[in-house]
Amino acid sequence: LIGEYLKANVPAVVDFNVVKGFLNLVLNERVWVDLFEKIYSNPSLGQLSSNGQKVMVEYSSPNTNKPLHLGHLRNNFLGYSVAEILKANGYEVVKANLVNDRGIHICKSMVAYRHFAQGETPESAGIKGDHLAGKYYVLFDQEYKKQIKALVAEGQSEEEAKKNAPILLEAQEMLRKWEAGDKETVSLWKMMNSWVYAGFDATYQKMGVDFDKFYYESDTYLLGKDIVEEGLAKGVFFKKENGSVWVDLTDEGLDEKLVLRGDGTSVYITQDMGTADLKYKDFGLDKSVYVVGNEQDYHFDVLFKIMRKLGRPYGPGLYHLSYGMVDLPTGKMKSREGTVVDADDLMQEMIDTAEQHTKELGKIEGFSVEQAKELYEILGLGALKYFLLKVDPKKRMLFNPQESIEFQGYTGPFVQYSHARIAAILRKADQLGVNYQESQFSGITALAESETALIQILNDFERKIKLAGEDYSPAVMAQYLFELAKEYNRFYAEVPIFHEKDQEILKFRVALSALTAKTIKKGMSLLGILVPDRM
RNA sequence: GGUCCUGUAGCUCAACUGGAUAGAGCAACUGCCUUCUAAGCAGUAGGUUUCAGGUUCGAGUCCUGACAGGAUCACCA
Repeated sequence: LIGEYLKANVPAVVDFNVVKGFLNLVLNERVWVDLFEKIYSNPSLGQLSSNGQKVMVEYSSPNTNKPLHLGHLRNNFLGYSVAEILKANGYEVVKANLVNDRGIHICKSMVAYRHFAQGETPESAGIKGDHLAGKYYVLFDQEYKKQIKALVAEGQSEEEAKKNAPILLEAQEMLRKWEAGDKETVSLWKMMNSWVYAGFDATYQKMGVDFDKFYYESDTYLLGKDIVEEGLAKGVFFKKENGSVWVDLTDEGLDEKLVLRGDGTSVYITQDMGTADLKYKDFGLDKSVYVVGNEQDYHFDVLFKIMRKLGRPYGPGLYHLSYGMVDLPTGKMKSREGTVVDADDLMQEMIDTAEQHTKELGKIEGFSVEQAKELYEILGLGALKYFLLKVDPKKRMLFNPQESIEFQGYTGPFVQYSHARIAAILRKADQLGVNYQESQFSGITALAESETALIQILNDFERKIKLAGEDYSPAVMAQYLFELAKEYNRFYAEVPIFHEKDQEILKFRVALSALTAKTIKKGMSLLGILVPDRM
């Protein structure tokens, strides 16, 4: 309403913020109540109308030789949340996962398994399949290092030894066999991958993320060679004497970049070109968002420039959502050095901490065992997701395992708590038969400052959804929800609800609470976070 | 060495894309549970926005340089 008033009455371009303070003085309660009723009666709160565009959000992209870690948590939560935010902005969204299920790193796990496992399975070992594969990946590395040491002792240089270690040669041989379709190798590969997928499924379920479409590199790694031919024909690529094919991006400020090896085999970017075409063929996308860490900025810069040079219709819609790494106080996570924070472990730790907090606060009476368990998951994962999403995705962030993730202040549980409080109020309203849904609030003549402030923030919800969508930033939504919850808590502390004698005002305050709860619930769902009715 | 990203309170992060007195949370300190959930609320203290210049009526934000941290620059993925 304020915006419309300004458009109609203020001729020049005026900064909204400058005018807002002035309006606060001038606007009477009538306007605030009207504004509230307008939002309150909107049945599609938080869902903008369709814009007719289709977008793919690709995230997760795990390697099938080891379990998911903290970095994957940020990636998955980000990707899932961005997908939800784009849906709310009126896009049709396809959530995709490009699984890296082939290559030398998987062969390493397979070789080590063959040497050391003695037929061990996830069932017999009692560990998840992805952790089992990870175990043998680590064993490979230990054995590899041992062999290098031995070779160096025999007089080889370190560099030679790294190339000649028998177990590495074995892994390379296994990759050749896999590519040739060797039966025994392929069947071992299938068996181990099936274990890993079972493990991933469990982790994804715990994380609360899902996918509409899986792509597997074992299916796509040969794609893209036809595009190389096309690029040569179009003069976008050129061939060197040894037969290797390159693209010249010096006019775009980049270098020359290889797109096909001299022996005619693919490199990383060859298959990414092919996969880009495949996605478009499958879905006819207007936009494609790649949620990938910023270490691959250069790669995607090159990829997108190539596809645009080739005149792909989807070229302008390609976007790399480049997020920063999660660092530990000791530096970067390295799987081989055992400094990785495991996704399953961390989630369980958060759930346990939630349980501990809840019990300390004595807030567990009246819960069944199942309900309590569900609550701990909602709170633990809510804290974790909020922690990872409240920071600007582009920035790298610090995670200190020594300091536990907070449950107080600017956190997920803070927002969840506000929702639970309101849910209690709504239960009481129902109990007392307060009919707040159908009320017209025309009788309201006085509003507390915290009430007008709350209405202002509620009015901002859709604007924030748009902003979060334009910036691909769940952090915008996380911040908004914190401010909303904070403002509600102030209202809650300062203004009585059921002790109010005027029935119209009482109903209005319940309705204001109900709208706040609805907004929190919807907003948190855009972050992939659930909200409890009691906590 | 080239390119890119980052540098804001003791710590972790904001600042609506160039606007008015740079805001939150944590940590510290002071109040508030005999009224709807204290995982909360109100308050105190904490800043030369890494440094030096420049553009502008106005700069944390834009430009140049320095310093510090990170990423990347494979016929790896």
